[in-house]
Amino acid sequence: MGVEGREKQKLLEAGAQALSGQLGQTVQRLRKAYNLSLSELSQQSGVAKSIISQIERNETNPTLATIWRLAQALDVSIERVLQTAEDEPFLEKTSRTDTPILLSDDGKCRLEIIGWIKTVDWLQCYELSADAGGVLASEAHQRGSVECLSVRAGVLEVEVAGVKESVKAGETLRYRCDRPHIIRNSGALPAQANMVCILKAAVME
Amino acid sequence: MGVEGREKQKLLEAGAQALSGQLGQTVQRLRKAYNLSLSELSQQSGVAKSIISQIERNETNPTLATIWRLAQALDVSIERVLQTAEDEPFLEKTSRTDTPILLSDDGKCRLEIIGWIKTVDWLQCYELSADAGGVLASEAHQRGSVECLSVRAGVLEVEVAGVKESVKAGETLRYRCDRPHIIRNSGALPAQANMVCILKAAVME
DNA sequence: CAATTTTGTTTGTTATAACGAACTTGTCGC
DNA sequence: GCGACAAGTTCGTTATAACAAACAAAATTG
Repeated sequence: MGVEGREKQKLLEAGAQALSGQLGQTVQRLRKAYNLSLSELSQQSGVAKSIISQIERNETNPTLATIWRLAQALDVSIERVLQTAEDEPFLEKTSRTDTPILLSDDGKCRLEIIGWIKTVDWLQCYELSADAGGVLASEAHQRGSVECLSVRAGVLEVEVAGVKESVKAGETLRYRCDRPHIIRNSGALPAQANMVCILKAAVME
Repeated sequence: MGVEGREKQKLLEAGAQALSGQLGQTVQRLRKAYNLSLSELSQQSGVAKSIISQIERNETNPTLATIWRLAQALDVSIERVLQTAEDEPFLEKTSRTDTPILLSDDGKCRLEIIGWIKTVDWLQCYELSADAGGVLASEAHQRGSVECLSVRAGVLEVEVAGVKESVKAGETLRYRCDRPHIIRNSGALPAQANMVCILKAAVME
């Protein structure tokens, strides 16, 4: 291994070290958010508290099983426990003019994005308005994603993988949206619905 | 540790085992997709080929650094290399009569529970209708929880920890709901809103 | 304030992850 | 078929992850 190889080795070590540092911070933040002591988290996860302490201080390179156990005990997916962190404001208001709008290709369906930017990677919320004849076709979302459509007015038809279902006002339909899916207003009247897209595979747990 | 504890231990072990099995399959699939031998991937990742072989056969519980190195060499994010396999498609419909309704103490606010029972521990969705003068007072939810209120009609006032904010139609307010909070319709007209309560402390990330 | 309890860190031991070398199996060319 | 080489697996050794217990510091209680 020459100079280049040693350089690469250092990068590999530094990258892994940074990731395990991030993991430690996340574990500690979540633990404190749940108001758990090391002992309590240890009991819930089956990981020794001395190891949790080491992880939080980035003094160890944990195994996959250990990470998984902690993620389970902290009620987050393993992807989430490995992700980066941020803080949030106390009250956050989005005005009408700041609310992003999406239109379907045929211009007959309107989506107001009411979901929170902070959770957009795993939770997306919309208000859907569909004129008669409107069609909203979507590509597959993340693997394992599930969409919830609660109709408030009119009738909407949902088609996923060739399976169709009609949803009337007052009804809610849930379906896998990790493949192409289509929402149609094939009724004579406009339709209104709330749509929540839960993107994470963790939802299947 | 009693029977229950041993049961949990088995689940923890099985869960971690399943995940490392999945990892092994993904590593092998990607390696072959790139037409790499174990030796070549070993050189690129700095992980011994015998270890890569073990991982692919799910015969070891790899450390985070090892997983990270492999993910780097295979040009995928660590989340991707840990992703779970696909499950069966489904459509699940909840009718109007099956949609649970909650009323506020004063009887002037009505909550339809449109959220999915499966995610109720960390994600709750409601349709809120509030008559003029209606008050919906709630106790604190889980630490770190955030509520999103998107008003569709009328005006609602939200009070959290003494801080008040008015939300008009077309606006969305987000606030910490891990302390007592009150939603009031102090206007002259009925109000309508969609309410999403994200219970997980993970939202803090 | 002192005593007790809780919380996080340190320490010594055990189990195992990761390593490199040797071995086995599979493939290819002659 | 044989020899050479590539690819994957096994094996013995080393380093370290994970454990439980002991310890120190911080927090709580009366």
